[in-house]
Amino acid sequence: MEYSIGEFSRLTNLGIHTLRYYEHENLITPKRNSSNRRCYSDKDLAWIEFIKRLKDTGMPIKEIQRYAELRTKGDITLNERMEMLTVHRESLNEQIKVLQEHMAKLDDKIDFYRQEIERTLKG
Amino acid sequence: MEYSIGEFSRLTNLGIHTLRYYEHENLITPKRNSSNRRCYSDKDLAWIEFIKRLKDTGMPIKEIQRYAELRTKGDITLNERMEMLTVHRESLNEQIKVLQEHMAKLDDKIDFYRQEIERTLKG
DNA sequence: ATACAATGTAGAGTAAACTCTATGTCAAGA
DNA sequence: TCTTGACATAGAGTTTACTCTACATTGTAT
Repeated sequence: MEYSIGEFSRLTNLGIHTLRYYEHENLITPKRNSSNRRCYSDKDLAWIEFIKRLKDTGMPIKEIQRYAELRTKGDITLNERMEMLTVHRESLNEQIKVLQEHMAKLDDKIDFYRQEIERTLKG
Repeated sequence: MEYSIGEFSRLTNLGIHTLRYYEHENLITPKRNSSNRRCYSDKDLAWIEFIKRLKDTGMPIKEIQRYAELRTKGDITLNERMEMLTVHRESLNEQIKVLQEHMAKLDDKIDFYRQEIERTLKG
């Protein structure tokens, strides 16, 4: 299947402007038809979903750019790409750990509030 | 203990400019000495650590501002503050869940790379 | 044939959260 | 007394990641 930018925007939940911006930043390079309109493929769809995943886990555009660049170079960059993902995996692991710690502290705080509120009701 | 802005900056790992910015945004209001210099207290320290926690868990400055505003109003706002924290707790829980899903997918991808690399080495 | 909706490019504008600059004050040491 | 160095304010500048505007083309329905 091929999709116009409008269709692709709906499929990916990314605005048309954002898609063009991503292309400008060389994250994705859809084919063009005879009238210069963008033709996104299912491969583009899978790729953009992966881009979203990297973004949602805190990878900056610049780094995704680097990954995309490697991707266009084909199999010779497999090692380097895996290395990037492995490093990113570690950061993600750390992020989760930190958030869990924050969660524990937040729970403490909420408990404290619960007690305070009870106290002020009684007092 | 009381701290100058320079000392407080070192203690909190926040830049002097950032501390002044936070004050400008009414997140924190340190006392001033006779020469108008800021005097941060240990209470300010605990408070700024909590601000950092809220920030690190994705709460925008605007919302922290709101929380800070309630805090200055004292005990009558305890309920409202606890409500904010409870809502935020939910968002944090969701964040962790999403990151864990991303982690699983990322692991799949890394596994795939491992296989691909092995394949290209053999072929 | 014509209207109009979707698409194209280039470049300006926005929002959040800092970060830095210019300029001035003030206390303490040489 | 003079000179630093830390601090003060006001306001400009930066970065990231969009988001929007202006204006030109193109494809499709009437």
